[in-house]
Amino acid sequence: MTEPKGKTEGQENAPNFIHDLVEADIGDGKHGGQVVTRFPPEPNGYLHIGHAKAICVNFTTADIAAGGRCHLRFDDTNPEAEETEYVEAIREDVRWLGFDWGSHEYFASNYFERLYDCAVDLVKRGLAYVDSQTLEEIRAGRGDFYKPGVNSPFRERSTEESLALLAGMRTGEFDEGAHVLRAKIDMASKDVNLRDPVMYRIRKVTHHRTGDDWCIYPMYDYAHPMSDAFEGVTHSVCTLEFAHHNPLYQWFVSHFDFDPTPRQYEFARLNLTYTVMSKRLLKRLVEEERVSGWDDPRMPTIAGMRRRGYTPAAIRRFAERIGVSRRDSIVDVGLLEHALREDLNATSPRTMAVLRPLKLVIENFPEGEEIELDAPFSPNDESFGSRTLHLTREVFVERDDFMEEPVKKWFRLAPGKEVRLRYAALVTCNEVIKDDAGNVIELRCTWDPESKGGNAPDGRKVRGTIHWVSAKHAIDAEVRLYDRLFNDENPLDEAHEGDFTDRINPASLEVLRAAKLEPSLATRGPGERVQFERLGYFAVDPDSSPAGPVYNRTIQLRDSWSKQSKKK
RNA sequence: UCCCGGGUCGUCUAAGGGCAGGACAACAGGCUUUGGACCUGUGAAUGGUGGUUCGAAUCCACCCCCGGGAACCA
Repeated sequence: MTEPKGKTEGQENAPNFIHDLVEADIGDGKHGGQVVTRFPPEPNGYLHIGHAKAICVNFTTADIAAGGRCHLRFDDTNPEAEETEYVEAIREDVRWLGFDWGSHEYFASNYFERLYDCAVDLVKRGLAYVDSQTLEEIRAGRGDFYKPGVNSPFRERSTEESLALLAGMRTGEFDEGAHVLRAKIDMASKDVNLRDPVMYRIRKVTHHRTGDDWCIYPMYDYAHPMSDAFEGVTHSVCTLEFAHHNPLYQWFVSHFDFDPTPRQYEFARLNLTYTVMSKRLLKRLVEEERVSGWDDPRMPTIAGMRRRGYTPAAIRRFAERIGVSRRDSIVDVGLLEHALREDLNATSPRTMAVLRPLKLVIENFPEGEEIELDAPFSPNDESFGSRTLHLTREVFVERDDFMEEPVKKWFRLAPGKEVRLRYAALVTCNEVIKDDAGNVIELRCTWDPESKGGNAPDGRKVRGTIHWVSAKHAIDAEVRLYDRLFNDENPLDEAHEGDFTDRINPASLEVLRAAKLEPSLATRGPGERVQFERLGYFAVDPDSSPAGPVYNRTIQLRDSWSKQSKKK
């Protein structure tokens, strides 16, 4: 996973100030050259592309140092939100992205005992106390941005009393809200986080791992830095919204003799155009059934992207290219799509499928005859192999590839026009058959038998090449056409009226149930990715079976024709 | 009104006193049995005002704009 450090030549990889800083630390011999990072999700939901960036940053940072490692730690300190289901999904997603945390899987909940001991220690040293004010009183006492806070009347309570109360909190003597443990720092600090932050609260809730062993739970601000320190983390890398917690983070770890003492660094979280990334909003989409679930292929979740047909390599490549900095940004989703196409182009077998079939009859092609054609799975890589296609008298072509009254520069099918059936032959359209309503239902053509394979013996140029499938050999399939979930670059822009769901793209999913596939597509299993020539990249959906193949469109090919025709 | 971050092509990012570079996107052309891929080319930026300097995106001052911050969430 280690990437070359040079970033001047070609600038293939965008800069990463975290990498730079870690390299400097290694150069200075800090921590004996050791680098330990961690990815610390709370198991309260599914991971999304923003997490993917954080995962990449943490794992690639650890890879800079020889022997460096990245831990997977579940920050499960709030039993109300967390579930084992999410733990498993997170493991699967990180692994799928291509990262390996080895034996270094941890849970903050594993540290509850040690965390408690450290808290007791802090109380004994006069650095923490039990506060018995109500939640409202604590809130009021904290002051605000402009007013300093005031000390709690319990702030100077004796160490013995705090210790006794804390022990009682732990054994369940008190109701929720009766007491909290607070760090004794500075109620007048300009940094509101330093105004005696709460370390423990009473919650009589069953934890997904520790069950009912505990009824007090540590707050993130206490548990997180301590957990990092317990694990020997050197560089605790997180997103910018935690920057305000950095002084507090340092306060906690500096009161113990940790070696190494971890330090926190922040980078800007990922934002993408046409995408919402907040867990809360994603949850709404699922609950309101705007999408089929967390793994709906339109979701920016790792699970959704996987189902959609994204490759781990594309996501990692994307993460490298956007760089790591401290400035707020909204990355063009086109950059993600570019990374996707780049990988898919290199790795996907080419196949043919007709999404909206139109029958084409080759009148001068003998009934019942079949011509075998060898068609490579890749235009430039022989290792992909090839398959046999059968040209028959009746084939299906794409409705969109026929225009009764062609516009300027139309190279595809039209009355009197000659096109190439890819890999097969040249055909000329002679007649258009319509139903009573005037809809085109069939094309009558003739072919040039001399053009078998696709080239005319006289060397005449035929610009148009279209895909097709043999009517006799075609497999029926369902194809789900996915597009961007939102039709607005920034669905959350405050300038908008109404709800972000108003900006959902009504055409984000179109299901085609009468698609026709070439036979090689019938037996591919869930997760397999192919290109349908001229259409895009598609992946087999988990709903698929040999009896009823289902393909998801991952992404369309770049389409310079539609761009050009739109301009006119 | 307070504290902390941050402002470079449309977007993401280099350069950190000495030619503002790259990638995506856009545009133009070439090539092509995918209107794909590939190749070539073009246009496109230092938030503002002063100052220091031979020279400022870079240093200084002031201003403006954007993001985050006052859970017993993470």
